[in-house]
Amino acid sequence: MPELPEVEAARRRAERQLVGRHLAAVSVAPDPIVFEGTSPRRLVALRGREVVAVRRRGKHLWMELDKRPHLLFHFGMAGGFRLGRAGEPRPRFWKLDLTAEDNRRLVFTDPRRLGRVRLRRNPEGEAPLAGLGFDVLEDLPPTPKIVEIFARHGAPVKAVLLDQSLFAGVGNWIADEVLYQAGLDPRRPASSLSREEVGRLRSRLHDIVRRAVAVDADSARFPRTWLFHRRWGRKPGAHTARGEPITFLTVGGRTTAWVPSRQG
DNA sequence: CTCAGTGTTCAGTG
DNA sequence: TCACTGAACACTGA
Repeated sequence: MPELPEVEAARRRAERQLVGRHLAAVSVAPDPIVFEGTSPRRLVALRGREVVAVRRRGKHLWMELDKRPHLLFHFGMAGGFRLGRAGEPRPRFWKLDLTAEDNRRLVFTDPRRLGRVRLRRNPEGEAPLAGLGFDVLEDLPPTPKIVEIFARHGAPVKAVLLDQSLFAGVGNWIADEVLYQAGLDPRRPASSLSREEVGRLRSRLHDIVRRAVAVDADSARFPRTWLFHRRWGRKPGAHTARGEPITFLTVGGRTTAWVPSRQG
């Protein structure tokens, strides 16, 4: 479940679970893909560190420890944190198992292994965080700046929204939701949008991300009018809550839910 | 058995 | 070199 709101929800849960506590136990599943550029030995050596903060930028999240390096996570398509207590059975697909001194526990799981766990001395100054654009929750720029960005790109506006070096944190469902609510065709070249259209897009993006974060990414609490509830599964005959038919196509290499009657 | 999939990266194209 | 596209990655579940 990892677009910005889901990662932010995970950040908050991790913060409550671990900040201000020392890591009493660290277990590492053997996995040369998910653990990129590090080793079980270096990870196990995090035992004894205090978790000082849990931070996020775009879809990346990291635990700031009392001593470097810090511990960086990316959830890929299916990664996430499971919270629990020491002694409980390990969840399926576990990769990294952290237990605090007071027995609170956080386990990183990733069934598809597209997620990554890395160690970084200066997370924000190095790859992959250094290559990210502005965080769309914390640092969404004003409309003129976005107009300027779009002017440089002839790719479909949806593909540009998904570009993490520009709009860090936007994922497939957020991009579709924004374009649906702003009434814009996802295939339109970004550079073809008028200033007014960009203003609409910006305002919808701001609102959607804030609302999703406000309910801890619990989709059952997303507004009923959101396309989100209707976009999954590519079902023929799908329609919005207002009865508008949904069409599915591929834009920017991703499944795209599009409502022609509103996004012509 | 086949295929799609809330993400990222890299090779290939023009 | 740049902008862009599409396949690959790895695995589950429908």
